[in-house]
Amino acid sequence: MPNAPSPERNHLLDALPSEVRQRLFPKLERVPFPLGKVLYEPGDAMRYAYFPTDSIVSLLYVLEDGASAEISVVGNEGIVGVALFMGGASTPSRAVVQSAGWAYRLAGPVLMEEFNRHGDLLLLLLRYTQALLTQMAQTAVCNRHHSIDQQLCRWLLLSIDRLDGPVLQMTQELIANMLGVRREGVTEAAGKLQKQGLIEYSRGHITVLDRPGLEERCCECYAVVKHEYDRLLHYVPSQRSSRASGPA
Amino acid sequence: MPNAPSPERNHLLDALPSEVRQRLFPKLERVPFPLGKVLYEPGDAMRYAYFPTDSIVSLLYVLEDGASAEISVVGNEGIVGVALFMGGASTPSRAVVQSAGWAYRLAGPVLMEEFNRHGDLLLLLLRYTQALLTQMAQTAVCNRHHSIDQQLCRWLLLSIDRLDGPVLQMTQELIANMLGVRREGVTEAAGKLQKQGLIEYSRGHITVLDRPGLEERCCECYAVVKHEYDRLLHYVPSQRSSRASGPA
DNA sequence: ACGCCTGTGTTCGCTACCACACATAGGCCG
DNA sequence: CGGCCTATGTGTGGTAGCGAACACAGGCGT
Repeated sequence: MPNAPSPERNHLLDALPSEVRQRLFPKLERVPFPLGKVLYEPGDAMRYAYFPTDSIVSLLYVLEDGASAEISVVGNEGIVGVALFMGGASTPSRAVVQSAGWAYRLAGPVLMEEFNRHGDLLLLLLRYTQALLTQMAQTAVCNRHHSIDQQLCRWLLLSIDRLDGPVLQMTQELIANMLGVRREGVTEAAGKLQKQGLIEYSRGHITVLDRPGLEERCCECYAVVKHEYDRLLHYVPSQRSSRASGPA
Repeated sequence: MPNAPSPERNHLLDALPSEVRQRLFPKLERVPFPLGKVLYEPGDAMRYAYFPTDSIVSLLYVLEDGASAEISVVGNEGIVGVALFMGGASTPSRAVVQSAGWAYRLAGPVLMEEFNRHGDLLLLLLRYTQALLTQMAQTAVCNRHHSIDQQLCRWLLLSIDRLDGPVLQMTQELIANMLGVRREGVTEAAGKLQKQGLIEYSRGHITVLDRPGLEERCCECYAVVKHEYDRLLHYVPSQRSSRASGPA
């Protein structure tokens, strides 16, 4: 990501013209996101939208029998709660904090008020939602055709893209839940990657040592998603105060 | 679907207030959708949006190695080309006619003109897009966890929901492409269903004989998607006070 | 220091699905 | 009517991932 890492920033908010940002800023609350926190359950009417800064949120679908799969992942590039402005107010999936950190919280009605001005925020959020669509689509294809090894690479890359450093606090068990596979499968895949010196892990901490190496071992799905995010939301880092140039 | 079957109707268009519909109607072109027609390729800038009436369109993702998987399916309940108004103009997937028929075509700029009025069309299309999101998410989960048998049931149900009758013109080979599995797998699954009297098929024609039976054998994914479509786009058949109903 | 819980490594048999190969059968067209 | 193409049926072996069981090891609390 060509953006300067900063634990207090969210790219969507950053991409707004300063006029809009200044209108929203007083309404934003900075809230902690502890690991495992559930932001909403299937069918819950959303009351807030969340803009993660240094945290990661998984949109997770849990089947009747308890099996689960990650539908998409949201970090400092996005917003949790698109159903608010898409008009549905809820979704059949669950949003859960996958990597602890912080986020900005915005009350639903406040978001809608700005959204209903039909200005830059609307355009930005719709483009973001299209990127989210792409991520979901690619997840579906990846689930169908690619090995656990490849999916693990994709997952690691998507995750560290949304963090400041190459370190994840994450057990293999949790990764297995996200990928919708067995923990043992993740152990095996992760073992291979470690043996090859691409990553290093121990008891809930994973460090990516060789990012290009991961990309090589990965299926095309990661690159497709990344390109689409870049295309739709090309991060112009903090061009604040210079008005509506850029993606708006 | 509580809507009267009609080969000339599209539910999205029907759901618009007559004022909007009358504005759009002169701009709509009725176009044929022959089986296999490609509406757009990955990365193509979309020039038209399409509202299928009695046809079905698959959003298909084709991997580098040629393997494919259906991401979602659009029939008379929806629109092909959401990227037009979402702001991306293109997607990484391909849209291909899966069941021959007809559709209404609307030039992109005309759609955008109405969309930019920020009225009923915008609200409707966003809600539809959220339903599409749900379908994609569910496809991802289904691909991860459910058997070919179950997925075939889901696929058949989603397809006949979008047609007037219980008959599909569709070979097992094509279904395999949609589901992203081998043709032989579909043969076996379809054979089971036929033995149980749920469907009947021969050389490219499939007839659903026992819809409730299919729903029973199906995974939960179908019901989740259907409920979400109903919730978001509850088809109030031409509620607009007996005006000129339908887009025609 | 001890025990305990959590996270990871490893094994076994099993099933669903795959890859490939080939057999049959319906229907269209000459 | 005969040939051919397309659609479907079947079989054989291989593999990825599953389910369950269990062994080990690091770190934490008391």
